[in-house]
Amino acid sequence: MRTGNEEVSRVLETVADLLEVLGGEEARKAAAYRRAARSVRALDEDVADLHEAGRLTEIPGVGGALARKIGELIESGRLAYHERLAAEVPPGVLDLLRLPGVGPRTAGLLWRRLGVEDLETLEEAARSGSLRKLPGFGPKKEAAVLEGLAALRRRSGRIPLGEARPAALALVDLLSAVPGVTAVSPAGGVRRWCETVESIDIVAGVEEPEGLQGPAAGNGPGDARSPEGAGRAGGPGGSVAARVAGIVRDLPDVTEVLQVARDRVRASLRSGVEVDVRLVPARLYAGALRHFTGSREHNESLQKRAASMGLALGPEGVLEKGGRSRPARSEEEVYSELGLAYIPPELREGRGEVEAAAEGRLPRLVELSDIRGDLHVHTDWSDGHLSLEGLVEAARARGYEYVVVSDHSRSLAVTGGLDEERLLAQKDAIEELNRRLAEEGPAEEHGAGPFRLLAGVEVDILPDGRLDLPDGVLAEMDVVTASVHSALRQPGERMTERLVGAAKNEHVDVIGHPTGRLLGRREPSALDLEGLFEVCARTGTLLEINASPERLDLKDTDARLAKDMGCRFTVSTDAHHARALGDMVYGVATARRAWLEPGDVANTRSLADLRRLLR
DNA sequence: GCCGTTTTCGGCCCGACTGTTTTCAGTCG
Repeated sequence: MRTGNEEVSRVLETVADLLEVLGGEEARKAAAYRRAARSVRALDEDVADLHEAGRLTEIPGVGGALARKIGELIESGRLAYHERLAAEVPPGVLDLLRLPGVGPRTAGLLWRRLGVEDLETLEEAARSGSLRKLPGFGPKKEAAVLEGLAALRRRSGRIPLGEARPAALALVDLLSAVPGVTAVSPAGGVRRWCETVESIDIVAGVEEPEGLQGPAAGNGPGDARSPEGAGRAGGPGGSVAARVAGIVRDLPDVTEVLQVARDRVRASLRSGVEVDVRLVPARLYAGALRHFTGSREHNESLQKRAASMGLALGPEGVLEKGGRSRPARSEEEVYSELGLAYIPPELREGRGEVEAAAEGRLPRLVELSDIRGDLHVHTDWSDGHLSLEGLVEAARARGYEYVVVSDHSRSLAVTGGLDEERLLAQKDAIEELNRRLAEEGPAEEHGAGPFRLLAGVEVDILPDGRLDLPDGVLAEMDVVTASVHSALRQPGERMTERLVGAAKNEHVDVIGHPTGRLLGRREPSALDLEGLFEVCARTGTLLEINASPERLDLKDTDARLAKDMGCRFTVSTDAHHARALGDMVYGVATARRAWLEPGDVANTRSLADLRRLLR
């Protein structure tokens, strides 16, 4: 497995953190490492390919020294410089950075002055009152630290889908190449596209060697509450598990690969997340996949329904009462035998989907192929890495009909946000590019007309509630998204006023990432969401489902509530480079978890229909 | 450690907010 861009980027970022925690002269270098880390993350090419071609120094912010270090990392998977720095700092000190308001400087100070080595010792220091004796600390910071620790504990043991899913897919790839493995899939939270998961679950079907086949029923299959009962690799007894253990013994390849794969996945993840690979005999695969995918609530609903029909439901499939039964050949079959329409994994949460399936009123969920354009993308006019031309190319490659350029506005200075003048200049550039595209003729993918770049903006909602650009300019734009990027911790009332004020502005089409949360890193702003939804439903202002796996904002349950209140949505990536356009899958999955249909999502529309909606 | 010249060192995306200060450091976006 090659060292990927993400991993290189993460090591460089960690080096930067360590340098700043250690302080002193070397800390100056940190900014250089961070810049390089960002560049590598934004690369569309594989950093390993660049290394092979000797082109690493073409990456902005990478000179000779960093090129050598990145090369070392790619070739050996390790970086001696990183290991040397890490050895100087207790490992728990870097965990302190996960607290809002604690940066590397503060972490270094806590460690050197108070001997704080990890989150636990920090909590002790906060509770004993020794924290506020530190320069720059007072009662408020102490309270913020304790609150941050509490928030961290609430989400401990869970990792964001954006980390879990790639790890799960890598594991699936490894396993599917093993002889004897007939089918393999993620299950559990990853398959349901939960925003965070506490374990990575994989189900793999394994060929049964001669002589081991036997009836599946009557063996006391595990129930939904204790999935371990059904043949978790290397797990405890039970006859299904025992049979699996027998198979595994005959297939040393599998156990070996499993061990390697599991270690690798664990190592690639920050926290000690569980990785459970369930090996099942091939003919039990479909039933097991169903069993290990649904939430406990979903599985319990199914079991209740089975019981009410005089049936039982186990990991193999639907069983006739007291009798044996053949294992399910597909998930569809299980649902059908229970008199239910097929329930897609994203809905298997125990939120009314079983009842809906029974009554034939499951939604026709929006799909990735319904999406005709991305309404929130950044370019190199602000902090994105794509040129306008590059954006067109990347969006066309995804089969889109249109894409909205929505760069930041002036107040977000660090992003090079656009003022009125530059925004209008960008609009001219977009129109010029559209003229050229029109001459080229219709985009082949759809034939409905030439690909169109739309002129938009992500205008900042300022701390006082005003928008960062005058109405006159906003009126000129095709699509205006209004978002909060500063003062995210204002009291709920003020935050709500800011967002409601923006939603009421006639030029604002979309409220971007409404709660401002960052999964695993930043809590959502205090906000009266229902109040906001009410206004959006009335004014027709769209709510964004930000597809970046760091955000997923709105989240599934909030979006479902908003839909029930009459709101409509956009699903957009907020991409800052070409690869991030691919995050759309996360946004669509979140929309599906919110029970959204194509009609609920503005960017499933043709350009003409979209324009009509926005008017 | 990078970069871009002022070619061999000195600056380093920028402004606001926060909690702490009594003039500012650190964090954040």
